[in-house]
Amino acid sequence: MIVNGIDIDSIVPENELEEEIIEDLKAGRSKEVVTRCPPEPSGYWYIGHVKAWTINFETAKKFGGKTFLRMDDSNPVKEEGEFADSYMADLEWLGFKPYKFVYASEAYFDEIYNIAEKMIKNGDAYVCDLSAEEVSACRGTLTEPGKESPYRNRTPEENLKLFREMREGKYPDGSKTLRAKIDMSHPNINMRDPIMYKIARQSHYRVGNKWCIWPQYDFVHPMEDCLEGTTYSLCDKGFQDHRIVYEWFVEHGWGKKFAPKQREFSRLVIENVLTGKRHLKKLVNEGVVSGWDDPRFPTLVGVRRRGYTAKALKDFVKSVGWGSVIEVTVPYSALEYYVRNDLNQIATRAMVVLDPLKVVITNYNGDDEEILVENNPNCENLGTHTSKFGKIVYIEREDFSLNPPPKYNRLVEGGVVRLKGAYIIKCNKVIFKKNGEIDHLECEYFPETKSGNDTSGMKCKGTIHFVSENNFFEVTIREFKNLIKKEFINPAKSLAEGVNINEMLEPDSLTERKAYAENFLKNAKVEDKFQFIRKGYYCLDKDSTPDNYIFNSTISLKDSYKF
RNA sequence: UGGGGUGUCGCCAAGUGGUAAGGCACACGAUUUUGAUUCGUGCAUCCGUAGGUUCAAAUCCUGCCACCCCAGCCA
Repeated sequence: MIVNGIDIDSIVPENELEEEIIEDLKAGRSKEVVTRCPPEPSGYWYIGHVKAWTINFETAKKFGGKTFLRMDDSNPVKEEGEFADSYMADLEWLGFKPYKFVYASEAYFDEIYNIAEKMIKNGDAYVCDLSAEEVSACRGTLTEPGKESPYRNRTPEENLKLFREMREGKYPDGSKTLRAKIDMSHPNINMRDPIMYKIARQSHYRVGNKWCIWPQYDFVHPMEDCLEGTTYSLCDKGFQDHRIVYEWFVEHGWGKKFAPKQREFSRLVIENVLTGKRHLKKLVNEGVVSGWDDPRFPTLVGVRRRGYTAKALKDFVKSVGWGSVIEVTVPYSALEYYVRNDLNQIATRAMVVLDPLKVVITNYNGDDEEILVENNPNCENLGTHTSKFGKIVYIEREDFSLNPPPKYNRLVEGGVVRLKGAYIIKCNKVIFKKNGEIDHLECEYFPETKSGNDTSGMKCKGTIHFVSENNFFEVTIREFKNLIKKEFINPAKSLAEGVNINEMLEPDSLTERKAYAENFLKNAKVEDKFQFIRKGYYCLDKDSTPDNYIFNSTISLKDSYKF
């Protein structure tokens, strides 16, 4: 069976939803797969959003369907245009292309208002004069049924008149609501006559003062889905209890044979990561971080600046799967695996010495010579770049030891080591400063050991990276630790338990240092990704200037050597 | 004491009556001019628990236990 060019029979379902979609398609219950990405434009996206968007976009794509990007902007007090604008860029970065971009407030509110009138006429909705407190008091509790509103049995005519007057602005904010007439004693609290419209005079970022009544989520969301032709409304399991309401509104508000289905996936939580607009905003305002795109933040703009890739994020969320519980918590290392995995494929290798130790090659004379460094050993067609070797080079201080621990296969007194891409050298003498520190090393090199055509037969255990005195420039390196101390695995929970956020913050989550980078890196552009050989992955930060290249440490390489 | 969910290795997670996939993490080995990558090997006699049905159960039935979510005119 072919749907939109996709052979449905060849699709291997990867979760229950996909099995259901195949059944629906085959049974003709839906003609294609339409999903939607419905952010409320009220804050930055986190890694968790990637899961929601990946599921919505990729499920549709798998079946040849389409996905709408719809601003779920029915609450004028929380929403701002700048967020809506940023989402297009975020989505593009993630590699998702919406079929269409709409603001629900502009595209659907008129029609949704008409649906409300229709429901009133059908006796499915009524205008209620109870105050917010009274509504709450009448809702009952988890174990006790609610009480019916005294306004519940107004006639459709009266309700319609009142509702129109609400829209015209005859009543003050909060004085009336439109409510669905469902069942005040329903065991599911969400079914106890949910609010459909509230009155609030508040300018909206898109529709200004066009409305003084605003539709509420339980009503507006399913109606938007219907109007858009959504076939599967995929949301997180926090909405599981609302499915029954969703279905009620689809039946009573839309009523057609076609019915979108709400299905829910687990929320994704990462250990040790703080989310929550309120908390992060505090850190921004107090200057704990540099902004919403601080590389330590779990926002999309943050991790992007840190050097994480869209592919890594998507592979990660896919590895976690659909989920069966409300919230799935995975260790940070699970994410890091995918970050390293992708970066390993795409990052250009370069040599950078973070903590330089000077080495004089006593038997080398003359000009520097060029050496070749592979851009990526896993991918030969990424080629090589030129670096240099000469009389004076710098190696990593920790790559030399006066008292080497067991199995230390770097440079020691009288020992040999290979300089990556160049020659094997032997340390003959250690020169000390007056204060006892090592000033520099005197080494000899073996001309016949040149990388690529080593004819010496010499063996050495280790290879270390280096830069030549005539081929480096000083750069700034920013290194990050998790913002939250390790012991706070679930920061949100700790916060809820009353732990002060300042107690949870890692004191030195950002450190800056200088490093010697090979000149090749002068070509770097903002966001370019590199692997500094034997150290880790880095990317050029947007704060860089021609005089000061700043590299963010994305993540270190794995290191199985234990001292 | 209501409703909605969930219980399979430290963390995710397949499994839908035929004798416990896979990934992360971890541990060893091999290869390696990155102690990276790659590649091997190991890692649940057992599926919350107690019974029952069956030749056969993580999968079916019954009871029990545990954990999560829900009482915004937020989404």
